[in-house]
Amino acid sequence: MAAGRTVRVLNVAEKPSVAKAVAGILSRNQGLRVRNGRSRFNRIFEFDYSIRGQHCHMLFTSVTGHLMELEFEERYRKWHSCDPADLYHAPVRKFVPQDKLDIKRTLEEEARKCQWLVLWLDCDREGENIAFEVVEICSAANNHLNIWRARFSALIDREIHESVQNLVRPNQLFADAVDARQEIDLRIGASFTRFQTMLLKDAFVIDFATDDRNLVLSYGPCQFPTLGFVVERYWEIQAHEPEEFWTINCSHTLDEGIATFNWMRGHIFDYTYAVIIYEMCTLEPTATVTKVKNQEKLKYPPHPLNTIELEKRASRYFRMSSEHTMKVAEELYQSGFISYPRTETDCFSARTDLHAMVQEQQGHPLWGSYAQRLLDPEARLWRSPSNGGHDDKAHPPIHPTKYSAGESGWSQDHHRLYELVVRHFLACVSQPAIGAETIVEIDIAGEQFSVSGRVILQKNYLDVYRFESWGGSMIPTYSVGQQFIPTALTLDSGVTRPPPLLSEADLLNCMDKAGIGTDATMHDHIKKLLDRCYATKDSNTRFSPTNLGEALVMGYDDMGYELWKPYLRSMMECDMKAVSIGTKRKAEVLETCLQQMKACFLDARLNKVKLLEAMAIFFERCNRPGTNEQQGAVDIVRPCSACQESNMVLKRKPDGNFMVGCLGFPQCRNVVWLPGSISTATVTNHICDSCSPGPVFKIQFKFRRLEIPSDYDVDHLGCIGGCDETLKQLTEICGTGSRNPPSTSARGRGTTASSTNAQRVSTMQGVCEHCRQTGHSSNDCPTQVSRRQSVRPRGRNSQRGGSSVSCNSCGTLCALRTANTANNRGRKFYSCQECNFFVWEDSVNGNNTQGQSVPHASYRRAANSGSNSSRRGRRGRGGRSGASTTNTRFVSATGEPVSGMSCYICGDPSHFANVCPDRDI
DNA sequence: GCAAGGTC
Repeated sequence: MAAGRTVRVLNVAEKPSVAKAVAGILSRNQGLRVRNGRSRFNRIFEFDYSIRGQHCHMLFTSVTGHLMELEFEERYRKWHSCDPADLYHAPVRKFVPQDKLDIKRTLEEEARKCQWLVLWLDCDREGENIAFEVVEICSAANNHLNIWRARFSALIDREIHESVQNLVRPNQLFADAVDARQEIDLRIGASFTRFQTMLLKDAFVIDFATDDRNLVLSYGPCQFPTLGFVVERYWEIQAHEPEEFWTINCSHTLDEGIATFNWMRGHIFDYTYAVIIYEMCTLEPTATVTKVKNQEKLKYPPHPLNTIELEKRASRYFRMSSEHTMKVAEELYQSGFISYPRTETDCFSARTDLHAMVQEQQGHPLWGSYAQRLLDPEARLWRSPSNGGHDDKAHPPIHPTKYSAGESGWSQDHHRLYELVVRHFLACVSQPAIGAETIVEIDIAGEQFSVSGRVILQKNYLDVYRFESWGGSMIPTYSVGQQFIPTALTLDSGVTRPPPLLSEADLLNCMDKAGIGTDATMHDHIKKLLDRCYATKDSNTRFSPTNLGEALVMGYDDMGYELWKPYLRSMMECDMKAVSIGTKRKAEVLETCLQQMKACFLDARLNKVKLLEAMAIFFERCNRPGTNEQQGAVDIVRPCSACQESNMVLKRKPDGNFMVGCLGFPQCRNVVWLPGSISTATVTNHICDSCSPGPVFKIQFKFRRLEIPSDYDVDHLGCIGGCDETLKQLTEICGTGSRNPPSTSARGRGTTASSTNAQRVSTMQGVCEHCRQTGHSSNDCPTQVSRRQSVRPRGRNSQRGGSSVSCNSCGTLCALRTANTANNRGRKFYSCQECNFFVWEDSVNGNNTQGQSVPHASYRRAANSGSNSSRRGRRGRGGRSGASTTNTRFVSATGEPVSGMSCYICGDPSHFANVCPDRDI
């Protein structure tokens, strides 16, 4: 760069705000002139500057993101113009869309008058690609341009001045990587979207589509994995079977407070094992303090705010959608109140003047006094912000750029978001909260329990960051070696629960971890799921798939393709990285990826029946005989007795089997699976006079002769309401047409779902699998020890004995088992899995004849009696007189009733939580 | 009518 005459330099930034900021910095606002370009958004700044001794006249303008779009050549644009498979090799072209033509003309006009072009696009791959778009336009207008790239990591004076004095050449590899990504996205997206839309749109009655012609069933490498996260969680919930567990809780009440100790074994799923340990504890209930640990705990403020955190926190704190958050943030940015809202960066540059930003906020009525304290050295509240480890090298973390106590045009959400940005920023430069934590461990009969208590000593950043709290409670003071008798020692039951539906913050988290989308596009992908009717969001910001979303994912899953998983995007991301660092060429990545995806597309098309089958589970076909209305009228079998909202209808599944399912599916999963030997089934007008709730319309069945025993008729007018013995027997003999479980994935199917389905068959009972009798289900078989054995896991440490006793409370037969624990190995006991009865065999006075009455209820009375009795040490037998109270588990051989036991759900001491009527499984 | 990525 030799000095000489003045060089005219065309500088182009990615957005108008950067053009203005950089022009301001370079010109030091001296001699800065502004004029309009052809685009009213992208003005042109002019000033003089010297680059390495070369006197320059600088023209500084901008684009607005990408200048060009990628599209198929005209002949392939119409949906029916070609086979979608052709889109993997159809010619594509880059062009400047209509709304960007003004910017293009400005660039052309200015480029003709300049000698140099300096590219100030964002320093990421997309920015580099946009840089080459600008180069293409400008070079076409002036092919003598000397082309340079400015590399900068923040809009800070020194960075910018250094950058312009150290110009480099643009990086073609970065731009190539984006070219590859664009082409792959377009070809995959367009081909699959056209394929599945044209296949399914007219084949099914997709009833929520208001205008059928506009229905597009889109596929995209970001939107589908996003949908996949939603569906996968939904399936996980559907597949969850509650499992009962047991835990021992210990509490100790003193004047100075209550300590609730947790059993350090946590949850035990083996009932017998838990009971044996509990028995040991109640026999030797003295607690000995084994450890007291006092320590200081710090709760650190969050990292500086980036886009994803802003979206997640606005969703958590205000239930704002990510899309709305970005809209409001954009408006706050445009009006100058916050910094650029699309940033990955969560660390401040060392050169940022953080104090000046805090000073701006000193006058605010809510957080102004906190800002003043922050700036006061004596308050010792200031702390350098932490580094979250992300830096996009283009934008700082989101922070306030202008003080405001609220503007007249602001909505409530503008106020909320501005407050979040300011409070978050003030929190970042604050000391962590300090707490004193105490952990106490005790030993009862060899079992360890622990409790922790916490008091906050200094709130520090929590004073300003009102969105976070730090829970904790005071506990009494203990010392090592101290002994006490617990106020309550209870054996409590609970059930495992499925995880919740994904919240918007969860979904953003999943996408972030899997690399789906960018900080600027994640909210768009989420919105797309809603717009395409693939998912819904409830008032609690939790997402459920719609029937359509679930069917699409199910269809591809059945094909064996993981197109709904994030792996495809991850693979593409790896390839892009390889292109950008030069280890792979763009052409090579394009060829390999598109070849694979085309093979996948062709295979998916061959297996389209899987998509059709999945859709048929949820939607009526369009091309069936008769009109939808007529068909729907004759299909109704009965009102659903489970949800009491929808009707149950007769359906034939794609595999030919029949079922009667609730139209409220998937909210209501009530279903009656019918024998697999049915060839035809037609709902009649005959109403069953014994089944309720009615009317229950009888179904005319025709069975396949060779698939049923010879003494049954092939024609049968049957009822699915529960009264039809013939149907029950044929169901048992022939099996049902319930869905076969796949070998992979938790989809509410598999072995889990088979039993789930069994539980859902509520309207018709088959033949008992234990005694082969009708009239009761296998779950209710009187020959079985407990009705609930199928739900509750069998004890690993016990085995069934040969004899049993029954109680005078619930009448359940209780199996004789053998304990296998260290202290009681080989000892026999009876346990009832229905009402918590437990008794050692040797305390039943040697009489273990089946049918003997054992008083379950005596435990309950013992539990109610003498709440202080356990503290008084062992004494004479208490509890119920007359009956052999020694047989009960809580009035043990010493006769000591244990106090404080009650249901942890409703507090009633007459039962345990596992049989609580209020229990919500 | 299709993707995802910029940006206003």
